[in-house]
Amino acid sequence: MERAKVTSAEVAALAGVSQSAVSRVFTPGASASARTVEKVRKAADKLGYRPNVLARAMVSGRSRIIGLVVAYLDNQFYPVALERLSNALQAEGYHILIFTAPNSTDGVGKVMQDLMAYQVDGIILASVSISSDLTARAKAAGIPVVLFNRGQDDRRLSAVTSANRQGGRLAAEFLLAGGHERIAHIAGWQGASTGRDRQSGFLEGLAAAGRAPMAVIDGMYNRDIASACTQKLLAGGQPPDAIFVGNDHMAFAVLDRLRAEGLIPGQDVSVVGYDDVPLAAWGAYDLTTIRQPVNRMVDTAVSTMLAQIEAPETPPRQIEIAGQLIVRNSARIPQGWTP
Amino acid sequence: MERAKVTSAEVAALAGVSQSAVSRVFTPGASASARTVEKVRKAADKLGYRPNVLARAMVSGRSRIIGLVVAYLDNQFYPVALERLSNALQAEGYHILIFTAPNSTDGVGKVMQDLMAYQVDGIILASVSISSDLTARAKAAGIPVVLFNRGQDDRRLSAVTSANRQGGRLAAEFLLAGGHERIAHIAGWQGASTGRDRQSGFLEGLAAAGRAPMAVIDGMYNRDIASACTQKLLAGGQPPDAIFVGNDHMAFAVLDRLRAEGLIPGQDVSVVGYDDVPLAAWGAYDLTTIRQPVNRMVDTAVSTMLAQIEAPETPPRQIEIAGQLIVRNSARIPQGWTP
DNA sequence: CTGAAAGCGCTTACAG
DNA sequence: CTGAAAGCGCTTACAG
Repeated sequence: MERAKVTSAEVAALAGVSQSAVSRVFTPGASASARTVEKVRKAADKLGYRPNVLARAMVSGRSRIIGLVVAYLDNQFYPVALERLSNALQAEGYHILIFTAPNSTDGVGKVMQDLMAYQVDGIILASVSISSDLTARAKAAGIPVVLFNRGQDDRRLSAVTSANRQGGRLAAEFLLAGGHERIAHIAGWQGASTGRDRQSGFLEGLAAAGRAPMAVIDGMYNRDIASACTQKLLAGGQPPDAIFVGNDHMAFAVLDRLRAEGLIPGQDVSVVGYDDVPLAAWGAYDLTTIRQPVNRMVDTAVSTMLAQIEAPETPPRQIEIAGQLIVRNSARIPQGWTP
Repeated sequence: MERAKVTSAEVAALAGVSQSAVSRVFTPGASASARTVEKVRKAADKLGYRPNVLARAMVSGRSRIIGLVVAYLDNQFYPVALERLSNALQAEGYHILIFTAPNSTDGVGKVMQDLMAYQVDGIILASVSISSDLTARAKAAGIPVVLFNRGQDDRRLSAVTSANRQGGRLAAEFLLAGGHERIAHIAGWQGASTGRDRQSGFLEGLAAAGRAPMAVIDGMYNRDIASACTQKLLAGGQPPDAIFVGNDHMAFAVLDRLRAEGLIPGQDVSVVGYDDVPLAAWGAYDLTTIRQPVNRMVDTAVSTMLAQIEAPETPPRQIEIAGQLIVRNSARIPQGWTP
């Protein structure tokens, strides 16, 4: 027989032990005799008892809840990361309380307040930046914060990104090797470190070969803007023969626009994206792109978070994980190219 | 000055009032004089105080947490729903604790246990079914459960779906009007009500015109399987001239496969999907599909959930929301077609 | 309107 | 190993 909201006291009564004994049986590492454990487990099973996580959190100071702030769920990179994140955290006995945030500083501030009110053990900010004011506040409350896919100068914060600068360079080198003459860049949002780093790496890569881009435009990580940018690039007398796009999400819009204009990607115009979301491998896009190793990024974010929860004095870490060029058919493949 | 984990007692001390007074100021509807409110607010702001949601939950019996179980985050329908769900719930002062679940009954059972341990106020199951055993348990614990995008015979459960049967019919009628002769169906997973209902509606639609499908195969809501099914259909001596696919997620794989075989969708073979995820409108796919009104489905799920939380005796509701055919170019458009 | 006190369901020293 | 008791931070009758 199961009843609503069974408490440890009820289990204790049924098992004929004290309430503390019940608690100990459900507390890993606490001492209880085999006999007690058996009696308690039996009674608990019978009543369908499970310790109240909230009550436990009150006294232990650990809620086993991680707050996740996420902004761009329409970019496939984030659902994929979210799924892995949730699984990894669940495996460690944590769960994710989710907050969808407007990317304004204000919005994030409000959300952080909420997060703290829920006594989360840690906060992961995916594709969201944070003011140093908020950083200080989280620090004061003793709540570790990890930035995911966003870097930050502030060394008090942990951050996990891929090597965006190097990735931008890889893109430049690949397009250069392909013999492209007029290379444009539809950049990721310049308000985000990823957008800036990919762009500067790309420009460095071109500069190293004594070259310059024919155009650089901020695509704001927005499909419509990216599409309009493409349109504009094509409208000029001298259209580009290659476009490096700040992320895959925009690159798909660029490919759609090129085709709508009668151009064949990889033949008339080369396109290289960034992320390697699952969609990039699908036949309709077949996008050459720089892969962000999302699984390793997630695992690193989780272990960084856990380390700081378990040992609060653990210093914050800024970790960069190398990316990789994935060659498909949206961009001309240089003769005899070997990765 | 802000300090870690400020409590109502500290605010009370600073404001020169009792702890209860502080609590009342933060409890909507509780009585406090303007003078008290002012003193308390001032002290609270100074200390950066926010009531501890967990402590509040302990005594009030409301955690303001909704558990969400979700399984297929790679199908764009779900991230889109999740985002809307989170926003809608946030607006009502609730937050989502997320659980990614294997779709096995076992997995869901484990997850439900966890969910209850967190004292969630309600559970939303997205694309996940549930045994009547678990239903009973949630009922006993007084936790409302709402099925999202999955129906169930069990009338003790609330469920929100689109009119899948009718949608299947719409697809049949459209393909029939297009004059297709050999119509195949790569069905949604037959273990799910959506898959079954879409299929039976589709078959009904054909039967109403005295027609039968050339083939019906279970695509399991899986891209690889859908792709293989397509392959198999084409291999026969008489390939289909139209395929109705159980959801968009599989339909994209079908389109990719058709093109890989040199066939032009909408010309050589018509393809109709189900869902109308954002991707369906993108140039590369341009998929004719049955739209599930995800926003209305989410809003309905939320209001159903809230109604049951606020008035536990509210009877469960099974709600079906009408879908709509969205005509694009992946399927031949009948002469003089008007929706 | 306001304060003192009980109690939500637990964990964790503290004695034994 | 085990039980009685304190206490986590709140809300909510209960008096005044």
